Amino acid sequence: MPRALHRWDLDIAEARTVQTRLAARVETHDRLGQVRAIAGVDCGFEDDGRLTRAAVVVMRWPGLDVIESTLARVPTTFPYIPGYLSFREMPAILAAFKQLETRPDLLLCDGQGIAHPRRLGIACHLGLWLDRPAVGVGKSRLVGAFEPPGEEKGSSTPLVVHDETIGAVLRTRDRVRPLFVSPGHRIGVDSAARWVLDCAIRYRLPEPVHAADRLASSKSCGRN
DNA sequence: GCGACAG
DNA sequence: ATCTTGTCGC
Repeated sequence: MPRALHRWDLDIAEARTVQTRLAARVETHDRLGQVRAIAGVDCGFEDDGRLTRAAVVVMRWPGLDVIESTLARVPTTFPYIPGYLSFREMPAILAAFKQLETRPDLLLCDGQGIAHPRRLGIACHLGLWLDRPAVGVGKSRLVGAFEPPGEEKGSSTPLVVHDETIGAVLRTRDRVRPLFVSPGHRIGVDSAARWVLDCAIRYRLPEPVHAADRLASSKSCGRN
């Protein structure tokens, strides 16, 4: 990646420019190898948001048993602004990945992929940075129009923007609010939704993300 | 100018 | 995201 894109102390205008430049590099078609390790990524906060906690939990596929997990606590340097989430959470997430020994074959990130105003949600940003296939798993909508999917687990409807399908609104549990799945990098909409559904066993969120979610939000429980 | 708005 | 108990439903 270009040197200019390796900084995180940017203002909104600069961040916007970075997003537009990086969005051109996002691959929206399947380009995955054999998937043996899936990483779930999520962040939590402490001290009223002044500290960001990023968690990565890697699970084996198939089986979804935990292989490894890391947790990083980093000072927060960017405010939460819809559309600029990656600039707030990526520093901590990258710190968590540096502690990781495993090389995940697929990343499931809490947040959007290309279902973003400039097609660069956090899953795209992370997927590009680590050069890994990545999927955005959002718990709510940022952009796009959709029709509510059926009430049963597995049903989904397309998430559309300007006549183009950018993701899927997927029900991962019967009668529970659907997830907003979109490609992050090196994967298409259908495969992205497929992987999320295949990893959704016990909760609304796919196992790897659920585990990362719990690790990132648990206060003073466990050493790191 | 008025809403919408990932975590 | 986070502050927080009980409570309704499968």
